[in-house]
Amino acid sequence: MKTVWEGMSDVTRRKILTLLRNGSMTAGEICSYFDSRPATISHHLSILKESNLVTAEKKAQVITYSLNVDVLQSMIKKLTAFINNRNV
Amino acid sequence: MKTVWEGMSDVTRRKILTLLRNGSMTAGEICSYFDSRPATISHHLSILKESNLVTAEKKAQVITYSLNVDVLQSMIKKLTAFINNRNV
DNA sequence: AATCTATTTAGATAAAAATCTAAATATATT
DNA sequence: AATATATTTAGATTTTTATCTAAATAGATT
Repeated sequence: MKTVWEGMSDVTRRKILTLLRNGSMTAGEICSYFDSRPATISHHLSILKESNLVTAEKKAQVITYSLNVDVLQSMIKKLTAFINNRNV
Repeated sequence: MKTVWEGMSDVTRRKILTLLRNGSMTAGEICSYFDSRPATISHHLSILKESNLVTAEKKAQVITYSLNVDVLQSMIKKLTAFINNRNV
């Protein structure tokens, strides 16, 4: 497992999250938006998965990735709590 | 200049921000909470400064660092907007 | 069954980030 | 003026992360 901060720390990964904001996509579709090799994008997807920022669902040979809004929402909560000097 | 995500991506830097939440501190005071060398902490502080997560004020030979809450607040706004599919 | 397509895993290499040591700067004190 | 203190900068080294190539897996199609 990885922290959400690790997940967010790379530009490519942040771009992937932005893509997924408009709806789920297969690994292949996501790849088509980048110049990197499939293996590289797959690696980024696994980090996003480990930090719970996305979920993956396999159907036939295709794996569909979706944004996990819950984690972003709890991130907002934690940041808000942080600013208010409390712990959550 | 660095993104707030780069600033947040390292554990030591996140710990520094947590320390500063309870009030401003000098570089030396911050150092006392870590095992790393002063030069290392100084490097982290410069990244936090570049990502605007902290501000620095020099008085005599001492430099005092403070948390910049504004950036955290605008981070929350951006995340919220992101979830709601808008751009800020 | 052989082949194709989508995606991942393994392992190597390259690039970036963290850490260290040593030296520099700036101010305060003796 | 010399020395001590606080912090940073420069440069080298170590560690981590990103990327690549090649091969593996799994399901679909011919």
